[in-house]
Parts: sequence; structure tokens; C-alpha cells
Amino acid sequence: MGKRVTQHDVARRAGVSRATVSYVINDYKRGRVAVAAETRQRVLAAIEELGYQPHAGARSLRSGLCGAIGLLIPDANNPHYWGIVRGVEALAREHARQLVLAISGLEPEREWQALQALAQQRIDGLILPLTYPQRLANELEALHQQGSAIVTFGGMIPGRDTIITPYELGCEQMMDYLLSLEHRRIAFIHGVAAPMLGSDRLAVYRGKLAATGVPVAEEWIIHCGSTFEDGLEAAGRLLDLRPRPTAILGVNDIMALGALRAAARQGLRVPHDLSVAGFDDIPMTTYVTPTLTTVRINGEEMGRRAAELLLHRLCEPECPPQQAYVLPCLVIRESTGPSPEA
Amino acid sequence: MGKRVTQHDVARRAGVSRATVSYVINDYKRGRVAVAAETRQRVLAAIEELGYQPHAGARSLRSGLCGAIGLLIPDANNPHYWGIVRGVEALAREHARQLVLAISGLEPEREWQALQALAQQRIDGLILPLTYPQRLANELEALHQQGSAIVTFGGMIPGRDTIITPYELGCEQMMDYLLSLEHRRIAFIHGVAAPMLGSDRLAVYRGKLAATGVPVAEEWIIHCGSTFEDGLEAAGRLLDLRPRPTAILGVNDIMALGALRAAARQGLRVPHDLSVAGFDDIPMTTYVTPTLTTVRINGEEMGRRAAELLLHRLCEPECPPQQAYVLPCLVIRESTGPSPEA
DNA sequence: TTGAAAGCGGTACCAG
DNA sequence: CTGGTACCGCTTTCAA
Repeated sequence: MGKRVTQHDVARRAGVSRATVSYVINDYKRGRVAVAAETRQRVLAAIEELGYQPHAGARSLRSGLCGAIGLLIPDANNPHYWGIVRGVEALAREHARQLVLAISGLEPEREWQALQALAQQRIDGLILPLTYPQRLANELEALHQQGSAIVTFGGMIPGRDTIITPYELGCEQMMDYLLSLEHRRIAFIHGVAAPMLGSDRLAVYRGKLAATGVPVAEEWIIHCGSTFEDGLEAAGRLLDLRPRPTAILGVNDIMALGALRAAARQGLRVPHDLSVAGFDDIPMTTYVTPTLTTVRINGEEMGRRAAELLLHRLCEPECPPQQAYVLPCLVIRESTGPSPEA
Repeated sequence: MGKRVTQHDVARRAGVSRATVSYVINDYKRGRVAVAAETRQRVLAAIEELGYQPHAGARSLRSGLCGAIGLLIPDANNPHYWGIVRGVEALAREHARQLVLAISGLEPEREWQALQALAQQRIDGLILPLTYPQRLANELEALHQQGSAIVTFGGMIPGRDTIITPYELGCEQMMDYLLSLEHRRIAFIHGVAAPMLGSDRLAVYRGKLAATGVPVAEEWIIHCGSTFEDGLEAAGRLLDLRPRPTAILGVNDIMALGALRAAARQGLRVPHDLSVAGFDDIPMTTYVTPTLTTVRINGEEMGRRAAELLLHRLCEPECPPQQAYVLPCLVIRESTGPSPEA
């Protein structure tokens, strides 16, 4: 358990001062401090021989930046969020930053911990879902005053950096598509961890049905939890209705997969007897039979864009607030077809 | 963008010295430095009023510990690894540590970056998959000499902390089960990102067949990549063989899901015409129809145990190397049944 | 019970 | 072009 090799050791070994070592390491970037080629070689050699690694903590103490970015996701069970993680991780790595991941489970305590990490400079910036806009409003405001970099998704704070995912547009496309297939008894599984999640889709669902002159039966809308089992159970109830819905739209793909499974259990053929569709386009939509029609919201792209916004904000703290859109896109696969009553 | 509130500010506000503030914050833990109740109140009040947050970098500079643990996973597409992430995240959070996540894609460069983070004290310890034991051997050895905490999984370094997942045992159970169902033409999809991954299962597969007196036909074993599509394609080829295999065993659940989908495409009924099984028990094994028989290797538990080992090592650097076992368990669901030729 | 002060490892200014 | 040095914010002896 040898002691840590410090800049000091390198300096002595190379016969120069610590300052010079610092210059070499930082490649005379900011100021135009130049180092003689010969000196630089000696220093680099010493670094190599001693296996010197600069101490991140010490660096962050001086620079005020620690080289890590935080990402908070609400739910580790929905693969959609894993797409976001992948995107952020990829961009962080490309920019030689660390990714600090936290999973909130929508618990205020855990969300607060993530903000703490920002306040303590454990991370240079934070990407977080804004599920309850007012919940952390004060803390977020305080951090912003301090100049902390924050990017939100799934909700926005006016005047801050945000990733916008207009699910409404996607839901409009989806509803138009289902209606064009002559579906009229369309059920909706609103399976979410927090009531306002997915309310964008629910509103469009209601609006589109109304605009088509279809009265919305409240029993076609099931509010339930966000797990697959919740979706399965909800779909089971929907399929027991008479007359039975001809299509089930899930608030996300997990719910739709639950509906697919429920249909199989009841011996219904999809899409012949029932159409099923969801939102997000998680990978497993293509693993199942039939493959699932859905609205793609590219999680990985969300992650990349969010990280871009964050890194940009760190470079240019004063630049005006940015928004980035990740647009939905209808992906038609095997689980939807003409209404059996068409 | 107000300046950062430092310990100094708190000290002035409370009319005490910086040392006293430090004592209060650290709750006179190690040494038995006691602080008068009245002084402590004043300090706490000042902290509250000013919204003081200790600077993590400065702390780590002094203490040598930064309060973050690293986790490297090979592949962000296999949900099995998400289970590990969840487990590590949960334990890290319970112990007020940050989780730094890196995804290697099995690229040496990225694995090396994770080790760098350790060397630079950005993380206090690292949990990593040991896919190629000799690849990073030197670096790992060097870090160990320095007293870095490292826990491996999916492979071990003698004398180091490790999570052991005896897939062989699980594969034995699985093969015994399939053989007991009278399956003899059992195919194996070895779909992995690196050849030695899953070789444990392949060896047992061969051994069990041989022990049963079934000659292993090499065309029953397909080596392919690790994506679902690879598995799908491999299964398609297997199902084109005549005589057709009566069972397909995937090296993991992703491959098995590919086989399930391939079977559906060819109009084969599972398990009536074909049995399918995998390893890991990822959540989506229960989302599909039929649900998938598999061998459970609890990823979340792996993560928790790994994090426990790591945190323990950080407390007791000199304690003897620990191993923790996460045992496999056969989970029989709907995708397996008697051989059609039984 | 509290305060003064010496670092922890780097960075960046200023002088030479 | 290089060296000396004053910090960055916090912890931890050692004295008072």
C-alpha cells in the first residue's frame, strides 16, 4: 500500500518545480504558458515512470469543477429510462466526464439527495425528470441562483434548459391511426407511478375520441400502477367488459405488453380480435409476438441531447436557456390492425 | 450567482472558529471532541440560515475518500446488468454514497477509463466484470498495491473480493430438467459479446449430453453475437435443421426470447412443438407468451452483495479476501414441456 | 470546550 | 521558459 504519487514527486524526479508539472499536464491551455520541449519530455517521462495520476479532489477544489455529471431517473424498471442512461453515459464518456446515476423511485427524499450532490459539488450539473414541478421548486431555484447547471426532462421550468418530448403529437398520430382502422371502442391504460405522468396522452385520447363523436366511457380508462403486473391486471379488466374494446392503448409500452399478455391469456388473437399499442418504443417491443405498434420517443437521443445541453451550459453559463425537442414517431408493427367490427 | 458559502462564513456567523464548525458537522465522531450544546445550536442555526453545504472535493482532499463507488457493466442492452445496477445503487444510497456508472461495451479503452477514475480518487472503489482476466491484470494489480478497493464479478482474481455466480450449477439443473422431459435434440445458442462468456454453460451442456449418451452435433451449437437479433437469426437456423431440435437453450434470456420469436414466426407452438429456456430471469421473461423457463441469477442481489463487499473493504482494508455466492435457481414457466417425441 | 495553524494535492499568478 | 508561492475548503492535531 504505497503512498500516493503526487505532483511533488514528479517534480523532484524530473528536476523541475510543481508548477511546471502542472503546465505540462494541462498542456499550457488557458494562458499561453509554454514549456520547453526537452523539459516537457522529462516531465512526461517522470509521470510515466512513477505512474502519476492527478488527484481529482484536489483539482476540483481549485477549479470548482469535478468532471462528473449527475442523472436522476424516476424508475429503474422501465427500459425507456435506460435509453436515457445510455445516451447520457455515452456523451459523458466522449467528453471524459463521469456519470453519477441516481434512481429516485419518485421519492422526494431521494430526489433531494441528488440535488445535494449538486450543492456539494460532487457533480457539475444534473439532469433530472421534473415530475412534480413545484415539489423541488425552491431548491432548484436556489441552486440556479448559485449558478448550478440543471437540465430537466418530462416537464419544464420556464427559462431553464429542457428536453421536450411532445407526447401529445405522438398520441395524436396514434389516435388518428387507430381511428382510421375503424376502432371506436378504444380503451386506455393509464398505468403510471404519479398521476400527472402521462396525462398529456390521456388528454389527447379523450380529445380525439370526442372530436370523432365517440362518447368516452369512463370504464375504458383504467388508472393503475406502473408495473407490468398492474398493466396485466388492468387489461384483464378491460377485456372482461361487454362490449369488449377493440383496441387498447397503453400509456407506455410496459402497459401495452401487459395488454398483449392479457389478450393471450384470454385466447384473443392480436391484432385480429384486438389491437394493442403503446408509447416509447422500448427494445422489447420487437421481442414479443406479435411485435408491438408504438410511438417512438428515443430515450437514448433524449439522454444525448440532455447531456449536450448540460455540457454546453457548463461552458457558457450565461447563454440563454435552451430547449431541445425529441420528436415522437409512429411505428406500426404487428399488434394493430383493422377493427374486427369494420 | 452568489459565491459559495464556506465553513468560514458559518464560523463567523456563529461566532466560533472553523474547527468548531467541523466538529459539529462531523458530530465529534472519531476523536471524542465534545462541543457545548449551546455552541452546537448556534452553529447548526448558522448552517441552516446560510444554507451551507460542505465541499465534497475539499473533503476528499483531506480524507482521501470521496464517497462515491464505481460500477462498470459490460453491456447496457441486457437487463440482467440493470439488475446489478439497481442493487448497487440501492446499497450505495443507503450508505449515502454516490454511484458512478460506466458502460464498457467490453472495450478495453473504456474499462481502462474506469480504472483511471479509481486511480484519480474519483471513486473510492470499483465493482467490475472480469471478462478477460488477463487483460487488465497489471493495472488491477497496481491499483491493489495502492490499496484500492475492487470487487469483481463474472470472473475472479485469486485473493480478491469477488461475487461468484455458479452458472454451471444452474445449467446442470436446467439440463437435468430438459433431459427428464425426454428432450434429446437440445440446441444451444451461444450468443455472447466475448467468446469466453457463457463457456461455463456450454461446457455443462456438452457434458450433460455426453453423460446421457447423446452425441453432440456441432450444428446444434450456434455461436453468435449478443443482441436479440443475433439470437433470432441463430434460432431461425436451428429451426431449419432436420431433424429439428426439440428444445433450444439460450446462453441467456435474450437468446431464449429470440428463439421464442423465431418459433412463433415459423408457426411452431411452444412448448408443444418446441421447448425454449434461458438464463438470468430478466423481468421480461414473464412479459412474453408463453412465459419463459429460465435459471434465475438474481442481478439485484449480485449488485447488493458486491456493494456490501466493497463498502466492507473500505472500512476494513486489511480484512481477508471475501467471496459471496449468488446461487442459481431453476424457474419453470410455460415455455418448456415434454419432448414432442416422448 | 474552543481556537490556531499545518497541511491534503493542484493551479495560476507574478517574478526572474 | 521556469520557479516561488498564495490560495481552494476542510480536517485534525496541539495548545490554551
